[in-house]
Amino acid sequence: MASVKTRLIFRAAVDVFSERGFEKATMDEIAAKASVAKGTIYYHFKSKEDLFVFLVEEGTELLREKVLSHLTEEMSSSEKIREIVRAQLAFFTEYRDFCIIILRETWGDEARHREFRRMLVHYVQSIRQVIAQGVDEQIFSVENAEVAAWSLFGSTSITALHHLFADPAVDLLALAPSLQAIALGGLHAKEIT
Amino acid sequence: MASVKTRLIFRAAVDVFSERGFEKATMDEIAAKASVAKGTIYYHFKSKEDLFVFLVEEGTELLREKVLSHLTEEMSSSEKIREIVRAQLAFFTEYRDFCIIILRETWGDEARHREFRRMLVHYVQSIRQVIAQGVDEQIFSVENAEVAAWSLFGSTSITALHHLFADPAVDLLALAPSLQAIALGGLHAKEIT
Amino acid sequence: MASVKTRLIFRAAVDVFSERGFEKATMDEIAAKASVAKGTIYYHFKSKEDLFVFLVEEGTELLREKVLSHLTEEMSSSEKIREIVRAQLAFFTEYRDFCIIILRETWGDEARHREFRRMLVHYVQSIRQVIAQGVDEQIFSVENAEVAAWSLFGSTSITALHHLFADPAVDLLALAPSLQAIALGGLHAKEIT
Amino acid sequence: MASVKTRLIFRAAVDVFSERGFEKATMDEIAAKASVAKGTIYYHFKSKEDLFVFLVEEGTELLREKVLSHLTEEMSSSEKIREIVRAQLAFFTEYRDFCIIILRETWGDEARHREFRRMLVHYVQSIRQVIAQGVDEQIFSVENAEVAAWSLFGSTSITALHHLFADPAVDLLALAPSLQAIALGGLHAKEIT
DNA sequence: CATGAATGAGACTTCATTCAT
DNA sequence: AATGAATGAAGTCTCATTCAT
Repeated sequence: MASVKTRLIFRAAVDVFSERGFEKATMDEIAAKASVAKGTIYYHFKSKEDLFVFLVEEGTELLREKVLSHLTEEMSSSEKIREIVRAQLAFFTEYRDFCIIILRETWGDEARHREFRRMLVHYVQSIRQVIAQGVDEQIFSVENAEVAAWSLFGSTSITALHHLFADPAVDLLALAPSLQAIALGGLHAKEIT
Repeated sequence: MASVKTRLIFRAAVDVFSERGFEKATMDEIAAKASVAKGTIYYHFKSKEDLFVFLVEEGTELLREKVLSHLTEEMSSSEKIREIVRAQLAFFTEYRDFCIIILRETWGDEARHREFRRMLVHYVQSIRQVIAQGVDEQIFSVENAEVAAWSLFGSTSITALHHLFADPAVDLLALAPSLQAIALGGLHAKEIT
Repeated sequence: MASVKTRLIFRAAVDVFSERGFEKATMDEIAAKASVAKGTIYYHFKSKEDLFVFLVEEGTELLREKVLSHLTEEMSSSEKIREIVRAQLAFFTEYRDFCIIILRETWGDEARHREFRRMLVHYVQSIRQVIAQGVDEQIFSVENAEVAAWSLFGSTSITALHHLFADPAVDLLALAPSLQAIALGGLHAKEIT
Repeated sequence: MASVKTRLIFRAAVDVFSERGFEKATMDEIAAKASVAKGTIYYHFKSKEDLFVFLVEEGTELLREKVLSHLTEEMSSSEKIREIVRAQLAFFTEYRDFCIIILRETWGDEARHREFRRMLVHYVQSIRQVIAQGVDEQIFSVENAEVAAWSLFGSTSITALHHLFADPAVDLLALAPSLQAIALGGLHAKEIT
């Protein structure tokens, strides 16, 4: 990812893949948007799939880093959960294209789908650990930490995605208080959070 | 939807679209799986997109009916939420292919994506009403019923989808207790539910 | 051409063939316009080509009859030529669809093209005889009566066709005086006619 | 029109379009005749229609140039008309395929037909000007120069086309004297020309 | 490193024709 | 006589990938 061209291609690819989806995206459009010749993409990436997987790995890893980097030892488990929700919304705001790609291209049986789920599972495991710790500390009381982790990821990302498409100008971070309250206290919420 | 062939095509299309996604699915494969000639599909449906939209409308409407049909006046708002979670998991078990199609093909800017989101918004609005009623009755305490509705839908469907791909033999209904508890009480849950 | 249905199909076919051309015309559209089922066309005509040839034969024969029927023994050769031009323009006005079909579908190497040219040659031969008689009577002085006949047909029909497309509301008969003068006297024309 | 492949495709297209007509011509046959892959045609031309329109524009423009290039200031109007007839027959001899395409594919309501008529109108306007000048100089006496121009074009091209199909080996230039005499003097012709 | 012309497999779609009713 | 559902061959066009320069 050193070369200037590589970066140009990377950015163009994120753009095009998120707008069109993997199948509908064309190497021609990516090349045009990156202002390089089509052959140049193939000099840097083995194939369309290769480019896509590379991009998705970078993106998911970045999501994981961004979200986890704000968690510190001093935080309570509840604070950690609030921070996870906030950081994920912040990431979706900054990299809204990744947000779309992530939820579009995860569910399927091709190699890239599996690769992608592997990355996502890795990310969700990190959330699971935070939840599991909260359970150990008897702050949380969920039976199944893994289900809770996927639930949290699903809740946050689908809500964000819906709002992105319903109103492209939406401020996702404004959703944070509601989503945090729901995550911690559910529909009964109230005083607890 | 009357004709025998139409039903054959419908079933085959659900199969192929869910396995391959809209773009990767081919009319050839649908025709083969339905045991009809390719031209026959075009006799009944205007285009690949038309077939897909028809299928998605039927599916989403069925989801809405299945989920709403079990809600009765006598239920408390909490019971209604539990039933929504249960019924949605039951639907995803019975029509797992629709579940995959729904989450794959909703996010995009083409006509079928918008059409599809329109259907989904309709379904989520139904959930929102149940939540809003609970808020009126001071059983629930969420600020934003719409966010809560999308959160519930995202939580349930992403969790279900993950488990379907992680373990095709999974019993989705076994997830119900955890998801219901999380929906109502969040991570703090415990005694409340 | 007895049956009611046959006539319905005939009229619809003229319509569609003239608007779309032979290749672009579809049996579906003809059937719809004739308000009969597609199979019904095949009950009355062997094939699309058969229908077309039948229609073209009827049309060309009608053109020939209409044009020749006004020629009488008493007319001078010049009057006959004027009448031919007038009658052809009148025919093109009344059956403008045939006019288009005739000039679109004559030039090619398929069976229907040859069949069609055979009909047209027959018609032009009739004009040739009128010209040849005028030459015998030393009223006309062209060397090659056949060339003169094709020239007359080409002059009248291309001019008519151009005006039909340039202005669909054109009154073709208004072109008669000019075309008659040109036919008889050429560009030098003047007093002779 | 620079690239070698482009020229190969161009020639093959003229061949196939003139033999089959626009609708019946296939990109497969054009590709085969040009000895290029089908995709190569689409690399150079946007569509079948695009290729056809390009070809027709080149052809009609060439016809116009060829015919007009022989007209000089010193010629009398009559000589100019004779030259127009001769040059058009010479063009039809050299590019007989264009001649066929021109008269087959001009009359219709699709984009390419209209584009084509626009080109043809441009050409015929050139003839009209020659005629109009002759009228100004009181050499010609036609009332309507435009009708005369279309008449001349129709006379020459339909006669040529008929002879090309009736006898592929015909020498079109042998028709020149007759057609010139008819153009200038009509059927009465004789001494005038 | 970079290019972009060329490729060909494969997709969607159309439509004349058939045939059981 | 008439119907219209069903067919499948055939056509246009797309696009990931290659390769000679």
